[in-house]
Amino acid sequence: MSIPFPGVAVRGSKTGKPVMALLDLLGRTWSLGILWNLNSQALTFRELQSCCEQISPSLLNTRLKELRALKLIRHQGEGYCLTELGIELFNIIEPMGKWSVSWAEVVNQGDNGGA
Amino acid sequence: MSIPFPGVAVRGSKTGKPVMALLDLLGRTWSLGILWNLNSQALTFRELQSCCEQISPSLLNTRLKELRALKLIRHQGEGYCLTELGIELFNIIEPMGKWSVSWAEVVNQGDNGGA
DNA sequence: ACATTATGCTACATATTCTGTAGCATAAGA
DNA sequence: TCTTATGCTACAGAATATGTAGCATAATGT
Repeated sequence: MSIPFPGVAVRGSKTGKPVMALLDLLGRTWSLGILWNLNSQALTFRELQSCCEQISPSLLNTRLKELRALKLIRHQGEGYCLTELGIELFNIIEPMGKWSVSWAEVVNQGDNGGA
Repeated sequence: MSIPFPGVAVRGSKTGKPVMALLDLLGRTWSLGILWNLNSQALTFRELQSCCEQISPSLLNTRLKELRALKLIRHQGEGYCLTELGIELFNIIEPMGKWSVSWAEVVNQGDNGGA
């Protein structure tokens, strides 16, 4: 699949609206997980592999290429880390951490969803 | 794939941490797009199909089942709409709309990514 | 009553994407 | 030189998504 550059047609939208490129990117397996794990710490390729259980090296590399092309992460001496843009995006999704806890309470209240 | 209930092991995490269930859910094709399109308006099944170009009815139905089980959307007379939890989650991701515009500028600055 | 239209949804073959494992090339340390 | 680590490629098999057809139900019209 091609990299969802903002400004071009992506899965779900032919308009080129930037937010659609972003939703396409974040909707790909592991994109969000990689951003989440790179918060506040640089990780090597192999450390990322262990953080994201089950991700295959080929797919990890594909995602890393996409995220690098879209300037959300970069590769330095210590490993992969968020760029300034990546930090901004992380700050947007960061509240999900807290929110998901109250969400879990409601979801597991009505029917016991396995927890 | 099973529904990522918070509290149980999901793709990427065996800990049951709610945020990991959320990242798994949102990382599935079209989840974010459906939530985004349901903002501020109820849509019927077929309207959602046209909003999300290319989504197949079988996959749309799968995603709708997941989102309903996780109490983010519900089905009423007028069609599908966000629940209170769904609105809360939308409010978290809503800033992506504005942010993605400045992101697009930076990305298309360095190299002209097709725009 | 009967056709027409719309809605929510299922079925299923094909196409695309992801996983899992093996392994290579390079660099640093012992 | 031998070991260890890193970033990454290759590729077969498994899982997931697309695209098209079509069904059952309900509302609307005549």
